[in-house]
Amino acid sequence: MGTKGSANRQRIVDAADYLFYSRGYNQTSFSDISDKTGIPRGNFYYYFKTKEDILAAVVDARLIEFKDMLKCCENAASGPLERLHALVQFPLQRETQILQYGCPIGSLSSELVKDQDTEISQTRLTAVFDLLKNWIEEQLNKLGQSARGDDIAKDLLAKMQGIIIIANVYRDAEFLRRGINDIQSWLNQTLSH
Amino acid sequence: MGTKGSANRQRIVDAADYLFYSRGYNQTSFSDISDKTGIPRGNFYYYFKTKEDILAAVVDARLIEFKDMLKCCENAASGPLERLHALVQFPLQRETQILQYGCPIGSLSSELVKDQDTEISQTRLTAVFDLLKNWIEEQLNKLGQSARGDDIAKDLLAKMQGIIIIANVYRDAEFLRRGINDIQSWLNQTLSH
DNA sequence: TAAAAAATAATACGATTGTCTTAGAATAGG
DNA sequence: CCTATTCTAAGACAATCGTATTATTTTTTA
Repeated sequence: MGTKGSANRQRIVDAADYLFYSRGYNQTSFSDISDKTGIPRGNFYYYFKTKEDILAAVVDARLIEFKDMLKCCENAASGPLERLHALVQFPLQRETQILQYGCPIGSLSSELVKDQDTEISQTRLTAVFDLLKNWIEEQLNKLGQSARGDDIAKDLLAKMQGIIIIANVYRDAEFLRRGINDIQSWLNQTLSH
Repeated sequence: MGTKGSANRQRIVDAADYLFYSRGYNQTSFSDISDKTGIPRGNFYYYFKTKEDILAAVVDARLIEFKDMLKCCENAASGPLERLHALVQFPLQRETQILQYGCPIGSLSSELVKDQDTEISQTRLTAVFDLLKNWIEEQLNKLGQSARGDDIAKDLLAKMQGIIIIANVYRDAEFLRRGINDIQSWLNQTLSH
């Protein structure tokens, strides 16, 4: 089995991941990925049958990235509440990118719901949201919030998405920090009983 | 001065407005607009020099739409708090579209921050957000919240964007209604003192 | 090391993109 | 009514899109 090939495949996915994030899926062409990797445009067909296949691979890659992030949150704290706080604070580590390009899943999702053809990848994208939602619910369960777990998890995701959208539109780092702070206060208030 | 011409121009803008919302700006071609209006593709150049000019016209149209919406909120209620509630409730009137395509300004804005070339229209888009923000601040001023007006206005916008994003991703009408309800509770709580 | 498989390079394909031109039709004002 | 202007129809334009093919080189396996 070729090991060189899968390395090049990964380079394509990495370049596409970055470009889909910074320019958007539909605004990224094969030529763009070719320029960034040095791999000839026509060669992509060897690894991926269609552009949507590349998208699927990128979404899979982001799934892994977010799983790593959640693992990181689990390692950073032992208690469920502290882990939730770690999750909420994560955008601060990506402040520059967040302010420039928004949320890696939120913005891609917003773009893809408008594509009628890419239904397959759309379901994959909600899978990323579900990954986060399930993890949040897991922490809430440990805090005895199993009843309203689904609602609170969605609320938390909505709050984070909203903060990121506005911070992105106004390129307002201060608002991002304050917004995340407010979410943490809300978390403490909601989960103390 | 020709009156027929400006009518056709308006038809182009209307079709583009709908298509940009339902499919996205970059996923809408001149051919799409041509198909929807029956106006030959090559004819657009008579009214608009570039595609971005059409975008600018669409953004202007949405500015007017949102101004109308704000006027509608002003007519619906006499007090500033009630007017804010009217604004918050507005997405419920567009429930179907919101669930399908998201927010008309939020989603377009998310798409355009990623375009490096369309800076001009990007500033126009923040103008739509500013329109809302200024109106909200205006109501807050009347409620004696002039000090934290900017912060609260951004918070309100963020909350609405977040709710709409999640409701859109999960196509969850119930969450949309509950989320808006929660925003109203938050409004009452924040502005009562 | 020889045969098989995997990977690379380069290019061609039809379709579509946004842009632009031009000839003619409709409509206006004098 | 005639001229000038505004508008419409149709299509050409180069560039780029995603896709596909083929010949060749590299790597793996036996």
